[in-house]
Amino acid sequence: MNPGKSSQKAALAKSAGSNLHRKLAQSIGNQILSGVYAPGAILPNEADWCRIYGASRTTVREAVKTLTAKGLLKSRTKIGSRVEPRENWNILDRDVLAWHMTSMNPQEFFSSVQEVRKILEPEIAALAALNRTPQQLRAITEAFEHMRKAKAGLNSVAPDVRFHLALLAAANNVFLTPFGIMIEAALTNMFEFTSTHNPEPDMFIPKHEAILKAVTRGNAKAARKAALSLLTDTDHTIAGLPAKAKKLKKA
Amino acid sequence: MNPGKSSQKAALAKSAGSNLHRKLAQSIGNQILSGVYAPGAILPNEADWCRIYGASRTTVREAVKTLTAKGLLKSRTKIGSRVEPRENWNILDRDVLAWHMTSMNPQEFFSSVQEVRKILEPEIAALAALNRTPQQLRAITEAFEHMRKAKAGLNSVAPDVRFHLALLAAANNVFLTPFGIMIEAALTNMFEFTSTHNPEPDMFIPKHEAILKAVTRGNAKAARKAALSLLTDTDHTIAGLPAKAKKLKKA
DNA sequence: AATCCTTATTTGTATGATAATTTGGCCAGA
DNA sequence: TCTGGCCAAATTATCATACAAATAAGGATT
Repeated sequence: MNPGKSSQKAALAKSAGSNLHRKLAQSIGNQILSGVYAPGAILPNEADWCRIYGASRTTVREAVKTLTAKGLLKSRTKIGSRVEPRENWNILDRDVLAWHMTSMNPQEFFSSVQEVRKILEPEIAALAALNRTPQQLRAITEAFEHMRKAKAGLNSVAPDVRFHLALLAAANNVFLTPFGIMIEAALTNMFEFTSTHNPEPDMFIPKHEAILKAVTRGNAKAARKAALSLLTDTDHTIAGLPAKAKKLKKA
Repeated sequence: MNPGKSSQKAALAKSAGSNLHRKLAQSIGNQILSGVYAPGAILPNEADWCRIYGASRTTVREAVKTLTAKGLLKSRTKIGSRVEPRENWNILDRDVLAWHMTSMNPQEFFSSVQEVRKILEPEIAALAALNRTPQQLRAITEAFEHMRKAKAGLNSVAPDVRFHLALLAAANNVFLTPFGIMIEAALTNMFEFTSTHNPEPDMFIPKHEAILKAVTRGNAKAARKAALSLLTDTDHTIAGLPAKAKKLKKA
């Protein structure tokens, strides 16, 4: 291994996950998502990355293959690796979303997310009311009970996420499941804000309960309405945030 | 390279793309999506794959990294590679969707897709009406003109896809873009059916035109309505299909 | 000016060796 | 018998090196 490249390797140390190729993928992925390498740009070649990170070509190539599989890159002989256009990026991939969020304006993130949530989650709730299996209903119910017990605070985030994911699963449509990643990221990061600013954290419990009851009764219309109502409240909570944005943590 | 493994390697030859690691990824990916290896199952280890495909470990590992990056696998030392639960699969990844479709009932595919399209596309059209840039409007318009010129037939598929993707892009929300893959796959494969059975192929043109006009005028409500109307027609076309399912082609 | 050929660059594949991780069993001691 | 820790084996992780294949770019030839 080539010593004397401590600057780049120090940045690597922060990246979690013990695998070196994973760290490289994270580092390069972050650079792409943050715009250091724009779509269409040619990345440093494999030999360069080896020098930069002090890693073997095998490892570098595995990192590149990871990014290629996520739609960020495409490699061609004699050309090198070129950054793909944004519409090819698998933004609903857990890693890609995390990288995206580290270099994104939180305001913009929440507004985009809420826009999509308001489109999808009411319909997800409606579908869940119609298509849920008994087992899926039980999962939703359990998540809600945990939410209620935890009340507000850090402990309520995990059950909250579980509630929404269980609802999503109960919709029983494969093409909706990818949104779980986005919902999870949204709720987890929202806590960073709402926990301190939300004047009435417990008001969310009845809203969730309304969804649960509608889904239990199989009332799609009521489920849709309840889900939308919850999201509208969430909107207001977000709108009450201070303008200066904290830095988002990754999912 | 080890000769005498012609059976597995023959299956590989069919896979497009000149890269060997890509072919391996496709082959293994197809096996996972088709249920040969179910979620939770341990895959053959790297040495096994080497024997099976007659490839080097380097290549096998790159294929495995590709699948890991798409959420299909997770590797751990001493354990091997385990198939991840379905909710972690990046189903909106181009490759994963293609693998999924080769082993999926077309009826089920279209019904799932249409369910999601009816949720999203009206809202996408509405957002496009509100958020489109002049350039994006031009892209939509051009796609429509090409559709009109091509009339029905094979040539109309590409502009049709472009129209819907341009609309999607004009919605200007990153978290919606992943659906482009799904829409593209749906429209492309739908042609296999509608081209022969649709009694009035040209009736789709006015429907698309209605969307275009609404988006041009910036009328979100009208755009929403027109998009939904088009999708309802598509539903009817699909419903008129013969019950016996043809085999889907990959995206 | 156009065509072909050569060369250089970069990714793709193979091989073999060593490191790191962690399961599972073995063994010692309480 | 139970408990704890230690050892060994299996598997992925990383490295180093070499050669193959593809192809862009430039040069030679007509």
